[in-house]
Amino acid sequence: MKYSVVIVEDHILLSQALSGLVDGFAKFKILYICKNGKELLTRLKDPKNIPDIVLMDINMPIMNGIETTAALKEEYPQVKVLALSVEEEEKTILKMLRAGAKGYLLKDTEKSILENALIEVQETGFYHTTDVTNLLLGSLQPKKDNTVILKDRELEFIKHACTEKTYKEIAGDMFLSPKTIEGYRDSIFEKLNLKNRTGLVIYAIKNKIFTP
Amino acid sequence: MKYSVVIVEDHILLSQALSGLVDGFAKFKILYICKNGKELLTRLKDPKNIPDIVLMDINMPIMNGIETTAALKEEYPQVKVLALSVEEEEKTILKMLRAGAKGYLLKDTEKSILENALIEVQETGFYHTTDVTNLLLGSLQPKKDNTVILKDRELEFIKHACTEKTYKEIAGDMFLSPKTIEGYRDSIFEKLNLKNRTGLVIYAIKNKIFTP
DNA sequence: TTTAAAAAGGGGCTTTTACCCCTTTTTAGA
DNA sequence: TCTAAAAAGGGGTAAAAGCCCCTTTTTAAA
Repeated sequence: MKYSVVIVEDHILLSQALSGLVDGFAKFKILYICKNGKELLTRLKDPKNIPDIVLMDINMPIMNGIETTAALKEEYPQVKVLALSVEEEEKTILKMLRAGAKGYLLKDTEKSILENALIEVQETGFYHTTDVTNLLLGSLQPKKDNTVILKDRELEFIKHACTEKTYKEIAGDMFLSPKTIEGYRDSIFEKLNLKNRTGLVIYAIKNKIFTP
Repeated sequence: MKYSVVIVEDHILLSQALSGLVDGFAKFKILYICKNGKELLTRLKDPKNIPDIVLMDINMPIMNGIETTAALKEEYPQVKVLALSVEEEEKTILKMLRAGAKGYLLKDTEKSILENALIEVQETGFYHTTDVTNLLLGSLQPKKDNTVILKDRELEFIKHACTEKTYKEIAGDMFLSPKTIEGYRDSIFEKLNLKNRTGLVIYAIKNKIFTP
């Protein structure tokens, strides 16, 4: 009996190609393919559709890999998630692992490593490359706490600040007094150690609050 | 006799998966796989390594798809290039086609479309989805000329403007008078139709003058 | 129900930006 | 070599941004 695998990946060509790859592995077979997290959750409502492993991409429209993995952990904890992404950013990887992924593979790996990862995840419950292991160890270190919490209203303001609008105009758009907006700005500058609006725009883009 | 295909793609997993896919097609076989354009050019020096078609990714380190396609067109014009990318931006697609690609496929397509594209490219010399065809037609239209030419010194200034520095500080760094810097700013705002520095920062990032 | 703190709004001030219009110097083309 | 451009520099001004310190209102928690 082969273990069943579901692929969740928005690029159809890649998912179909991967599907062929996995079907070629001795111990695994593809159950079906989804284009995003929402589709997966819908499919899983039928118990016949619950696989052993989900091969999950992170960057997807509609419902991304992190949200989907978290939802999966809630409702179907027995399903093992193996993350598969081009994303090498530490934060993203940690988010995915915290959401409950059992392993993290970069798309830039050999197929034999994929097969190995699937076997490990199925049989021992987890798989990590040395890269990711080192990252995990690093994340346990003292670590300067730069997890600044920005409130919803502040995030909304930041998006407006990434346009050519003046603060007065932003105030109008957000139905707030210009002075309130200036208050947001000042406290954000303080929290994030910024000097001016240019710095804020760069911060917003780096942290994906705003996408140009 | 099957037609030979070479895959040039930096993500090994995708290239291996694609390889399996193409080998499954009746009329095609994979000759070998390369991780970037440079590797391909090295390999091609041996005449046995010259394929009928190259499946080329655009975003690659070391030597990207556009450069590689241009080089290929120079030295091996008989080799047909089929571009394969996630990039949907009009400019990029046009650049690739101008470099000599015979077709452009988004990674978000069915494998049957890939097979079809390979057949078309091999037998008729080109293949384009309706999307790309429309784009081509659009690019022939009157077209508002937005190819603004920015001088080297201006580009340098823009990079500085994407920091928290004041114009006075930028002037210091560029060994120019603050008034000259303001002159740069004013003429750039004029040319690019911008209202303020925030707009300039967004423009710079969108156009890859500055990468955050 | 009291209380503390967060959110919203404001006054007054300095610096920086942005936008005029103008001169001198440098560069390159006819 | 002349000449017409860019490039570089400048003065003045109004608006916007940034930075204090302060009050009122709302929210949540004890």
